[in-house]
Amino acid sequence: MWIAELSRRTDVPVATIKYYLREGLLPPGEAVGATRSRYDEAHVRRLRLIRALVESGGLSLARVRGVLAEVDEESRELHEVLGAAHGALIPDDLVATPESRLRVDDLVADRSWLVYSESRDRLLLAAALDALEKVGYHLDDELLETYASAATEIADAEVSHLPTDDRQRTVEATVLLTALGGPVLLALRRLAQQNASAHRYGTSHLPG
Amino acid sequence: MWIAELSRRTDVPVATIKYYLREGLLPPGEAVGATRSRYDEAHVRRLRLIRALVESGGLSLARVRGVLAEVDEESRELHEVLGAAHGALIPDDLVATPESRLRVDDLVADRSWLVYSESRDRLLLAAALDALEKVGYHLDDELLETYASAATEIADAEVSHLPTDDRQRTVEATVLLTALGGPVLLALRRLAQQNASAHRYGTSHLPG
DNA sequence: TAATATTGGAGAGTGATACTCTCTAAAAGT
DNA sequence: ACTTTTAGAGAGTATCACTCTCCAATATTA
Repeated sequence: MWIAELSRRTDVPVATIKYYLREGLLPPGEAVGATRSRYDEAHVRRLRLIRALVESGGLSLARVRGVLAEVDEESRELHEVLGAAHGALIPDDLVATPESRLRVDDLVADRSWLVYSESRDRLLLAAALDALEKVGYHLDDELLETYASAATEIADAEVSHLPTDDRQRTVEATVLLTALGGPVLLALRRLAQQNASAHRYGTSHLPG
Repeated sequence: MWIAELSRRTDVPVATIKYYLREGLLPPGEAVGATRSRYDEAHVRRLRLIRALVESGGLSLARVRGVLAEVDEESRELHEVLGAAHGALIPDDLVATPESRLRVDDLVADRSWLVYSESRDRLLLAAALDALEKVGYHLDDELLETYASAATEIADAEVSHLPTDDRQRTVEATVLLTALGGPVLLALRRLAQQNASAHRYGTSHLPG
C-alpha cells in the first residue's frame, strides 16, 4: 500500500507518518522508484503500537524509540526482553536515597523475587517511595506489603495470559500490557477508592 | 519568611515561585508594603505538594491547578472530595465506545461498588480498555477480574491508612496517595512481572 | 500526450508547556 | 549613601510533537 492508505488505515496524518519515518520510529517502506515506497501490514501494526504507547501509555517519542529498539532485538531471550523493555520505559535521571534502595532490596529479598540486582525498576520504586517521603508522607510497611501482594497477583495473571504462539506477538503484547495495563489498573484503583471512601465517609448521601 | 527563604526551604527557584504565584497555583503571601510579602508554612506545604504532583505524579500545571481548587473547597463533604479530585486528575477529552462503557458499568454493578454513575473514572477505565482493543489486544474477563480484585485490596488498605486527625491533612494525603501511590504500585508491578517472567521463561539464566 | 495528483525528502514553522530572565521602582538593611 | 531584596509584569528560551511548505520525480487520468 502507499503512504496515503497507511494513513487512512491508521488514522495518522501523512505528515506525521513522514515525521516518524524521519525520526526512525517507523522503518522505511520498500522503495519503488525515487518518489514512491510500498508499506505493508507490519507498518500498520507498528504505527498502531506507536500511537497506543504515545496516546494511551503517555510515553514520549524518545521512550517509544527505545522500547521499539528492544522489541526489535531478535537475539535476546524472551525473559530478558521484559527487563530490557522496562529499562527503556524508565527515565534515566533517576536518583533515590540509600534508605529507600535498601528498603526495596529487602522487599525483593523477602519475597524471593527473581529480579536482576541491577534492574532499574528497583531504582524506580525507591524513587517513588522517596517522593512520598519528601512531602512528609511515609508509606508504612503494611500498606507497602499490600501493594506488593496485589502487584504479585496482577503480574502473575498478566504473564500467564500472554500469548505464546509467536515471538513477535509475545514481545509486543508484553510491551502493550505493561504500558496500557497500567492505566487500566490505576483507573480501577480509583473506582475502588471511591467505593472505599463512600463506605468510610459517605454517610449522608448515596451515590446515584 | 521572605520569598528567598521559601525558595531555600523548598528548593524551588524564586523565579519559579513567582511564576506559580502568577499562575494562581500558590496563594499570594501577606503583603507588607509595596514590594514585600511574607510567606508561611502553608506556602511551604503547598509548594511541596505542587512539586510532588508535577515531578512525581507527572501532572501538568493545569491539572495541578484543578486538583488544588478541589483541595481548597472547604464546603465539600469529605467523601466527595475524592471524586472531585479524581475528576480534576482526568483529561477532559476522553471518549469511549458504548461497549466498553457498558462493560465498566457491569463490572461496577457486579461488585456493588458505590461509585457515582457520572463518575468520570468510569469513562477513564472504558477509554483504557478501548486503547487495548484498538491495538488488537482484548483484556479478557479473567484478567480484568484479577485487576479489579487487586484494585479493591489496594484501595481498601489505602483508605484505611489515611490520616483522619485534620481535614486539610486528610484531603492532602488523599490527593498525594492517589497521585504518588500510582507510581509506587506500577513499579512494584513491574518488579513482580520480572519475577513472573523469570519463573515462566527464564530457564537458562539465573538473575544475579 | 497533456494536465493533474501523489510521493519522498528535507527544512522551516507552529502551538503548547513550563519555566527563566530582565527590568523597574520601591523599600529594607548596613 | 549604598547595596540588596522584592513585587510585578513582560519577554525570552528550551523542548516536544507535530504540521506545513516546497521541490523534483513519477503516476494517473482525460
